[in-house]
Amino acid sequence: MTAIQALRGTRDILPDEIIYWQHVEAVARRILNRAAYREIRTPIFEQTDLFERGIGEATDVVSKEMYTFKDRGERSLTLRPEGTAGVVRAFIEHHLHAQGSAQRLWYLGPMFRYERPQAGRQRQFHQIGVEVLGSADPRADAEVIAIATDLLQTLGLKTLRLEFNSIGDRDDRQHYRQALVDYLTPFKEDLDLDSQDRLTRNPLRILDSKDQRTQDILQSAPSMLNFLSPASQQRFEQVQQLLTDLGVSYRINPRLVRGLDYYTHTVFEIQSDDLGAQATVCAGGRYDGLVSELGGPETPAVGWASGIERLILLLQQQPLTGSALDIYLVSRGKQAEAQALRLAQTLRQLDFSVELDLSGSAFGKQFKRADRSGAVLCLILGDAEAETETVQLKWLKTGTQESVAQADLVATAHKLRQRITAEQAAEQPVS
RNA sequence: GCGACCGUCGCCAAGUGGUAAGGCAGAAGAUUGUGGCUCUUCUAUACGUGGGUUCGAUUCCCAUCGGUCGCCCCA
Repeated sequence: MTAIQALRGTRDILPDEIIYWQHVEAVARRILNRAAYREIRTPIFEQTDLFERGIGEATDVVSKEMYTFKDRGERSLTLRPEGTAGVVRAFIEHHLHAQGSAQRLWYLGPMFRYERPQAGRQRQFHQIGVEVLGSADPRADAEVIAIATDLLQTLGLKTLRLEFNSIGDRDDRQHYRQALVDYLTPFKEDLDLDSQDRLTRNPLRILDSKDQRTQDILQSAPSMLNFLSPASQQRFEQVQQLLTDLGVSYRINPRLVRGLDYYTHTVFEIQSDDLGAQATVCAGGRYDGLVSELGGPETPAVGWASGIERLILLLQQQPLTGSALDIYLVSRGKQAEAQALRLAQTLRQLDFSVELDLSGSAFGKQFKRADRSGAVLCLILGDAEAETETVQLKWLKTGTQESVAQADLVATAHKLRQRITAEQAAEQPVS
């Protein structure tokens, strides 16, 4: 019988790795909360229609990467491939626009895309994202980007690049698209095959083709930046100015386009050189047309999403110290073992982290495990201690040992706390 | 979806067409209530799975599943 294994492109996150997840989540919560963003949780599956309309039917994500299936009521459902569409749907459905000016929201959760897995890319992956709904102010664009860089910096990630561009409004893009097609059509035979296909389907995406010959041809192609209307141009400059004021460094990349149809004006990506082909760690932009496209009121919006697996891939290049166990409790003998269980529970209620050895094996073996557990203090309960209701405190760092009445230990818990904290600080200078 | 490489114990890893080294981790003991060192012993009827070739395959071939890298695309 062959054991069942996790499906392709999915994986288990085991206890040894979870510390990175908890760290990312804790840092994200802190940063988003202090910027007055509020968490929203939306369903993992939605009507297929939502994504087709929201993301764009011609995009790769929708046309070939969605997990779409029929439920028992013959409804077409899709596991969400990204977070924005669901958030916007909820925003409209619950009339959040009526709650005041801009809604600042964030989310965190699994997304699903049917793709060939490779490093930094899975079929079930996790994103953390923010959306500001209801503000057209360029400061919203700048704020959202600054929060992203703040998050990444606080996580300790270095050598990241912020690429930034404006793709204008719909009219700007329409004009530019035409100009680009006009320019490229004579060269059609010389473009790589994918780009030839994109010439009719999605010409803007030719801009970030990795084919050298295509890139050569693009050298003298018209630039998006020359097709921005005066208003779009002004807005682009304002956001740049604000980013500079905030001390956020960026690089303008006129070739930066995004794969989802809903973007307007500001688009950006934050990339790392340490991730191989999947370099983008955070990406987003403005999407002024999406809310109305999905049946809501005309609502300007801006946001981004970041791939948690990719963040963690980068974080793991620098080790993170684990949360230390306070106490390892060893015991031997019927009465002692029963007391030990109770003592462990009491100490936990006093907020110590306590691991109880359940093996019942020789003390020597139990000490060995105590040592490896990373605990700073070992409590020992044997027949002698059980008889007198005392407990031996053995400080694993120094080997010093003392006997204390169990009742006293509990009564003076704050002193114990102080001493444990001091020991832990001494052995772990880095946090 | 396309191309390439890879798949031997929980982890790392050697190896050969003739029947599976080693290291780490784990368990037991040296040490009947005191750890981090040391020593001893144990831990793969089996080399992702299924077929085929062969007297015989973990080693060759095919398929399949999975991983990695690149393309596509994206977080």
